[in-house]
Amino acid sequence: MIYFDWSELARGTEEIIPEAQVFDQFEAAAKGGEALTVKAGFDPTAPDLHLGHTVLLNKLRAFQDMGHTVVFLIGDFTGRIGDPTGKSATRKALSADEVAANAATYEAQIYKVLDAERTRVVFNTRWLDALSTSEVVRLAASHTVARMLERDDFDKRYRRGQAIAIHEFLYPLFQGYDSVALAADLEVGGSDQKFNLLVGRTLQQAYGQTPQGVLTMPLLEGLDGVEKMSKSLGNHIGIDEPPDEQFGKIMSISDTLMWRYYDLVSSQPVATVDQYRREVTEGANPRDYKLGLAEEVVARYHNKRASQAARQRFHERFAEHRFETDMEPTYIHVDREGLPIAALLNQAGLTKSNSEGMRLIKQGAVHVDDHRITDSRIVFSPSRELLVRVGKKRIARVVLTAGAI
RNA sequence: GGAGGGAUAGCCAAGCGGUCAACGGCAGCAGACUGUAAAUCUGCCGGCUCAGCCUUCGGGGGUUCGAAUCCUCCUCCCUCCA
Repeated sequence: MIYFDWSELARGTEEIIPEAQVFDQFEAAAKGGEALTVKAGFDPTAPDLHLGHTVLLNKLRAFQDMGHTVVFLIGDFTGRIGDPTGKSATRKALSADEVAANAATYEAQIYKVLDAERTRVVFNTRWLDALSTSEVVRLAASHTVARMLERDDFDKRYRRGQAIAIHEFLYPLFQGYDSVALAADLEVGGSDQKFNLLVGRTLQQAYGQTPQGVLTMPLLEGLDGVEKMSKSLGNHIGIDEPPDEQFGKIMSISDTLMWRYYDLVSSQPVATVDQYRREVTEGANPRDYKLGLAEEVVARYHNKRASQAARQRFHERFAEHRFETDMEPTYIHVDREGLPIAALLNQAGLTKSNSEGMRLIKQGAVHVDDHRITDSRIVFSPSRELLVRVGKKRIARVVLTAGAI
């Protein structure tokens, strides 16, 4: 059963190109009862999915719910080139085994969002490896350098006098060819992919197909609220992370960023989110809505029970300032001279260097058994277990021993 | 083949002989406050036996009382001309 829901289809999108065509296409599909092919490409590396990826996955899921088929393309060929969008240069080719392993990891994760019944996973080496040189030339002939330079990042780099390697021009062409090989009706991607997706249209036309529709989603900002979410920047929330981590990280995003997350990662209906927005504008505490969002995310990637427990622990920790203290103690050997506090912190793994410890002591961040340490020269001798804390998040149990370890 | 530009702490980016452990922005950390790990304000943000000392500005060598700053060689990156 295929149905058509334009508001859900268009929800949160950056652009739909060309809007009228896509509208007609999906409306007609619903009438004719014929499922359309929705394509989205993914990198063969980085199999750790995070909330940023789910923006796209959520959209794909929406199409599945409407009855269409999603082609989950793993770009094992294009991955060797490396999309020039970032700074990445040519990547080294992954072995077939590595690709298979990464793909397995994908499959283990994507079905937390996608419907396995309506998902087809494909690899683009299948047709790109088979492409003859003359076919590559034909592809290359389909676009001019000027056209390539329309792409924003190419244009910028060119103007700034930064290098652009020839093979980087091939990337969009190959990605576009994927759409030809799949006879895609619609391609969904991040807004940074716009140019590549449009190349797909042009190529399909050149190969006598109906050009695919293009739908772009905004890039989700990471925890810092500035850079886009990515594992390498360390500002991500992984869907496999433990409940407490996920919960805490969502609570740490700014009030402003929260709305972005509501739009792009929450599955609350648009009307509900608008309602929340109004309530906050009228004076409701944004914290409560952030708690709700955190709970939704944890429930989705773990379960309801875990999300409630995470919420409870969050409350204990930050509202009541009770700390999680049931970790394994660290044993540290102390010799005759005793152990200076800064060294203690360092060896307990709470600080990166003694200097950092010294600074934190000066800032009043260090507590031992709930007493603030103000004297950086204090020295510890062997003792029973101590509870050592730096700031609100770093905490350790420490046992100072006299004998050899 | 020729000409030129560049390499600075997690990132971006100043500095062009001393006052530089190195302006500024972002990210990070801490304290205060609070409505949360939000917002705001303040401090920190190489290392150490920490009010003092030590090692840093692509790498080596040199000039100088003194260099991130000048010279030289090397490595890497980029642009332009052919």
